[in-house]
Amino acid sequence: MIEVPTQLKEVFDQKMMQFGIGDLSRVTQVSQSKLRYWESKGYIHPIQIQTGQNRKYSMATLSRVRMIKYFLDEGYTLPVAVKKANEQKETISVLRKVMVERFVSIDEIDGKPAVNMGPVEDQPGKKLVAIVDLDGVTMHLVDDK
Amino acid sequence: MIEVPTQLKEVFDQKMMQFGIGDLSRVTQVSQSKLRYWESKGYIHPIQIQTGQNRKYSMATLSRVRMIKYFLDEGYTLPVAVKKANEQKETISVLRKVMVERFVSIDEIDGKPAVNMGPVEDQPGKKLVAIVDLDGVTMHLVDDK
DNA sequence: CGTGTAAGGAATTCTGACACG
DNA sequence: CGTGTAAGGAATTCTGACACG
Repeated sequence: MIEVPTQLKEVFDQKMMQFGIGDLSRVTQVSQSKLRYWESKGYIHPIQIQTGQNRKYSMATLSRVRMIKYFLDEGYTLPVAVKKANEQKETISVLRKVMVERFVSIDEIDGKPAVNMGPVEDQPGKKLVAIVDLDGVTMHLVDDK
Repeated sequence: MIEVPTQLKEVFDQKMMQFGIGDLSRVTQVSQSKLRYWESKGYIHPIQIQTGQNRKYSMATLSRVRMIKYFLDEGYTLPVAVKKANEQKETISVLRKVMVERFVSIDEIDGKPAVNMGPVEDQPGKKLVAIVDLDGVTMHLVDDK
């Protein structure tokens, strides 16, 4: 049984991660001039860094840029694409919370890695595990030893 | 009901994300000269980029650097810290698989956001949902309408 | 409005050498 | 071994202006 260590969860919950405009542009396929223009309109916000001059962005902004681009590609105007991106904000924070709070430990079941996701309501004495094998991931209720 | 779109899953499964040595150093609190030395020893590997000269790193390398630093801080020598980091590699890919494969959609239950995680073995007609509220995340087996 | 480009300066990263222990 | 620093050049990003539609 392996506790899921804090630094591992940070792999997914990259609150402190930051990167420059070149990386953001390359990863999202949105040009630097677009990103600077969107910023001038208040649609995206770089992190403020005291030491340097260059813009730094967070993972939250990365996903925001991805979503704005997605809606732009769907044919929406920039202001509408931004509005639609705003509506998806909560979705991300919900997924993140489930992941960070419920991935308790990694066990081994039948020789396969399994994520212990803890108890399920109205299922006393049981715990939920996600077993990973080559066919994919299956969920099981097992006795909580 | 909101399908969890592919671009949202990419928020967590950042296969294509990349960033420079300054960002990696700032985020992990590992100096640039350490990172370059570790690379010269083959302990970490930048992504090869055709266009530029500057190093770019992946999220996988970020978590690797975090883990090496963690074991270094615990008092291990560099080669041992690297070996211990290697052993944790699988843990990350397991967590990632569970997340990407089992976060099916976002529903609303009792006015609260809930992640639909799909069926559980030996629980026909039911599905697993993770309900998020201010107190945290609880798992429930509910009828699959 | 929304985006691209050329221009010159500023911030960042590069390598190879050298220092220290 | 494992890391830091000074040095000069290379790659990256900055801003404000201008172009186009």
